[in-house]
Amino acid sequence: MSSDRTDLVPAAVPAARGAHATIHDVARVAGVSVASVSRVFNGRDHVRAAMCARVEEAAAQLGYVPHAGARSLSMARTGAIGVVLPDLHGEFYSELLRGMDREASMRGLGLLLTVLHEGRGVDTLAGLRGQVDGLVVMAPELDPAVLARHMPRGPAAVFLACAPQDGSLNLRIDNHGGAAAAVAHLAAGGAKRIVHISGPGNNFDAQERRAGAEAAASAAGVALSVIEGDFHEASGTKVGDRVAARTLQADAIFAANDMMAIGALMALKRHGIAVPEQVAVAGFDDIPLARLVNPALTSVAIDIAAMGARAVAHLAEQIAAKRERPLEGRVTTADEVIVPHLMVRETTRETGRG
Amino acid sequence: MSSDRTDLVPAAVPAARGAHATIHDVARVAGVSVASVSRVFNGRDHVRAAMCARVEEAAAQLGYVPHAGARSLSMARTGAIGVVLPDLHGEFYSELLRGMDREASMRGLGLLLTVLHEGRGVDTLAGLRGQVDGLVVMAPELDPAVLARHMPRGPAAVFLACAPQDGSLNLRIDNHGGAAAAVAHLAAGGAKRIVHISGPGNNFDAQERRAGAEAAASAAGVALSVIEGDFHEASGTKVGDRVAARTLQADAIFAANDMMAIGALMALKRHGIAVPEQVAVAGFDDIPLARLVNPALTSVAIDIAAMGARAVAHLAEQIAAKRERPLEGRVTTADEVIVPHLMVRETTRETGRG
DNA sequence: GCGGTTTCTGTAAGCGGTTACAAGCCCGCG
DNA sequence: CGCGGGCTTGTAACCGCTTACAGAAACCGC
Repeated sequence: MSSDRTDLVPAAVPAARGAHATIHDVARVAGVSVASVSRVFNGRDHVRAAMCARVEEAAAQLGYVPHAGARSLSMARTGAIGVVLPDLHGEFYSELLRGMDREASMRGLGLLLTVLHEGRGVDTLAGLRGQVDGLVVMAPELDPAVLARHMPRGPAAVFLACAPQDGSLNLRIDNHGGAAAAVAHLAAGGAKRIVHISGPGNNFDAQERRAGAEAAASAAGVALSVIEGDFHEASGTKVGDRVAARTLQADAIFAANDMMAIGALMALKRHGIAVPEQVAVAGFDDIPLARLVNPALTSVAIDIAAMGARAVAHLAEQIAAKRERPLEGRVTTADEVIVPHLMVRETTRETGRG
Repeated sequence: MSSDRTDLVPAAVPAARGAHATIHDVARVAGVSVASVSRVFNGRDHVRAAMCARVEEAAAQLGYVPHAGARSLSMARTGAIGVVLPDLHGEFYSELLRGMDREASMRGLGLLLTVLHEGRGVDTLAGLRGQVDGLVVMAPELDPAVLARHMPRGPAAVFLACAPQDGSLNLRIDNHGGAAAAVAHLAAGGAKRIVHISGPGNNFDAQERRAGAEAAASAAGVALSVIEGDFHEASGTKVGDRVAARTLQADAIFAANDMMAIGALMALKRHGIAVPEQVAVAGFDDIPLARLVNPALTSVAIDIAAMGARAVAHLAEQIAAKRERPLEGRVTTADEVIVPHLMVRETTRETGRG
């Protein structure tokens, strides 16, 4: 439109306070085309210094900042990755997010958080299309088939600690091995009757941990009874109470996560049961809190933050690969297994009944 | 383009695996215009049932899901809010995010996380324009002027627990009152020489808490010395060590947050100092961990999750208001103050030196 | 059966950018 | 001085969706 050249005086129309200047405003004020403004801002192509300066001045004057949404639409790249988590309870997710953020911000990516509350939310997954470049999904309680059905087609995806998805990269925790190590350790310390507080039955990690615990117990020839918990402190408390009341015979408790272990630990202490002398306790995850409780909790340690970082790193690489050769479908890389290690602390030290 | 009507047979072009169908594909397959498809999907306007069915069938067949980015561009509404946090360390932010998510997901909003690492990141704030409808900003260590300069103009904003910004809604914690209550409580318990482990000097909350502590100490006529910490456990440990070594005379420690208090507590215990008999300890925030350490930590409790939820709620309302009357600039509502309450636990109980 | 409504539906102009393509400029060289 | 070619720059066509507007169709009573 060279029609309204009435404004040799730029007439800067920075729009009423509140609205933002667009690339067109900048172009008009600088007296150049929008393409040039775009070029200046994307720093590529050959732009003459003089124009560069003019544009930058105009932009500064108008307080122009590119509109991320518009840019992502035309570039087919949002610069954000979606993080899908089952819940936000406890330190585990705090650590996980911290690791993800570390990696993402290093790569200039944003994190769009989506929480799957109690089954709700799966259907919002598909709606992420066009809002993120990729997805890190952690949904240990979701049926893999249901999950697959709801995944948006476009974005790349990495699955974290849940039932493996075909054709995608899965980052798994060696739950079986970790749990087995913990139970073997308890048995070596003299435990004869171990109670395992498992996670919810529909939780993938919980299933694997339980299986690992059972395998190790039978290998060591010790008794193992399982009580299903929900990963929250309260279910640990309940078991601790029962053990203290002798309603449940046990000289060791292995919980499928730390919060339940801590619940049990606190309950035992409240009832005057000596830990680890009378009952040993071990957990899983090694959240920062584990070493702060008293006595400090033995736990199967996974570097949660590192795991989050890896997931993001893998995803970022997958996104980049896809960008280079968009033809091929999802890049199927070998799954990666995170190997935990047993962190022995006071709740299992010197059980002294061997 | 009615040029390529070669396809009376729909010829469905769902695009190669990986790419997503667009609204045009659906329109073509259903034999209607894109406007109609859009109407069907947005459920408004008058659409005849027959067409509705045709469109839905076509969409299902193609696995069509609207492109969130494109939609947000044309509607000038992203459905996401940006959450700007100083760091992701510890349980505080985990709780905060949990509360924010609760409120946001209830309102159908996504959370785009942005962390301001060590000063870096402020400049990315403006880039959020067009990616979010509003911002919840928590930046207690940032100069308010710097912050104001970097805020994107478009989105609404709520400031959380940081130096108040003019013309925006600020959600503040009564740091002064909370700290004063803690110190008064320590004094009432018999403390004569209190050490306050403050937060970083450039942190707004830290400054207020320190001032509150000092005011209460002088009101109660007890000595208060301040040692600057960094909100991490280690700075508490250091102070605990010094107190235990009598390098620092104190019969009570008040830390500006719980992690430092816990650090001090652990250090004291390690050195065999009886808490609270020899030295009482109190913290601030009342993170979930506070009641789990041994002895359980007295703390100035703020309902962190609720605070996050309120911030999001306020922001959502502001966004809605803005949408109704876009003319007026930022809606300036009265600031809201969150009043903490003292949660007395074992680390200050029965000091017995009154 | 017809004008006047009312109810659908399609066309096309955005939203705010990017970018292929072509036109314009400037330069040196023959 | 004219011309070819390399830099710059502008034009306009997208990206995928919404929506104002106008045209088409259906419905009404007479």
